[in-house]
Amino acid sequence: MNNDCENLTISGLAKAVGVGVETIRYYQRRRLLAEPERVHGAIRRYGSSQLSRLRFIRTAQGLGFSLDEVADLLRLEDGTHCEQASALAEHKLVAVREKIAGLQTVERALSELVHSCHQGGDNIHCPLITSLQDGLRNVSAGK
Amino acid sequence: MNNDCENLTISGLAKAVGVGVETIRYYQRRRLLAEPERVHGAIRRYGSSQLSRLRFIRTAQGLGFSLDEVADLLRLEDGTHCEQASALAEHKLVAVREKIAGLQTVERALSELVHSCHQGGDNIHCPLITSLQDGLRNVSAGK
DNA sequence: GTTAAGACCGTAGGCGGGTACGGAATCAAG
DNA sequence: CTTGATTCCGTACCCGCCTACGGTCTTAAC
Repeated sequence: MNNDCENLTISGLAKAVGVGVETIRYYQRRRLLAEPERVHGAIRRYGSSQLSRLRFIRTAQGLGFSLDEVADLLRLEDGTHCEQASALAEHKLVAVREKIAGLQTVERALSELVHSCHQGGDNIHCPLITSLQDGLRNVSAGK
Repeated sequence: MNNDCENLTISGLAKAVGVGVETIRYYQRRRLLAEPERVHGAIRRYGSSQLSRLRFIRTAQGLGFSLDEVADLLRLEDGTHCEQASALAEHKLVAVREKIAGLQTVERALSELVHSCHQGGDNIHCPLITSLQDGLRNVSAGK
């Protein structure tokens, strides 16, 4: 097996970026990644451009972009559309901040509940259970 | 249609808690909610105990518990197992805090990127796109 | 030349939490 | 007694992101 980064097999590429082979094939099916020509014979070889594209995908995912959004970003890959790219990032930033704010509300509610359980006192009526039964303001299920 | 809260139809119950009818049926299938006896005829009626149980489920979900975890909590519904209940909540609190920390890392990275895009300067090579290509430390995709 | 690992490919399954469909039964109102 | 709204029930499907399976082809090593 050749590990020259200009001539990787699919599993070499997978290892280089830390993803599964099936994941790469999945990205190809979603057209995030091109399927390279088969050079001589029937096995595809991947070069550094595929490598950096795959890294691009993974980094963007790590920043919270969905694969559809990653596809949008990839269309701006030449770096000449900074406006559009940063607009996408700003939207994502807003979404991330909203998610954080929601989780912080949950965090406060949960830590108060845990705290009141540890207050002891009424151990026949667990305050946590009671609160769940009565419903907490600010906290109800929602996507 | 009867809206007496001791004698609700499924859609009355759904409206009272703000969920869909199908959601209630789904919870019944998952055994989070009992299917009440059919009183006279073939249509089930729901009382205040079902109502509070449903609220319990939704509040717990809002606190980040999965439906399996909600099932665990429901087993402690009599309030006499405060230790176990608060242990579940503590685990969830840890998980929520970890999620917040992860999102804060993302938030920082994203806001730096947006900021550097707005710095102007090199508008031929968008800093955001460049960073995605080169990969950010601390940020890679992962569940 | 043989063999075993790996690539290729299409399709199916799995998670979590629902949502939708469709036919039959039942109920409330007029 | 008819009509139209609900209910009941089983089953199938949705989302995003993979992961697995199974059969065939290619390739590298011996």
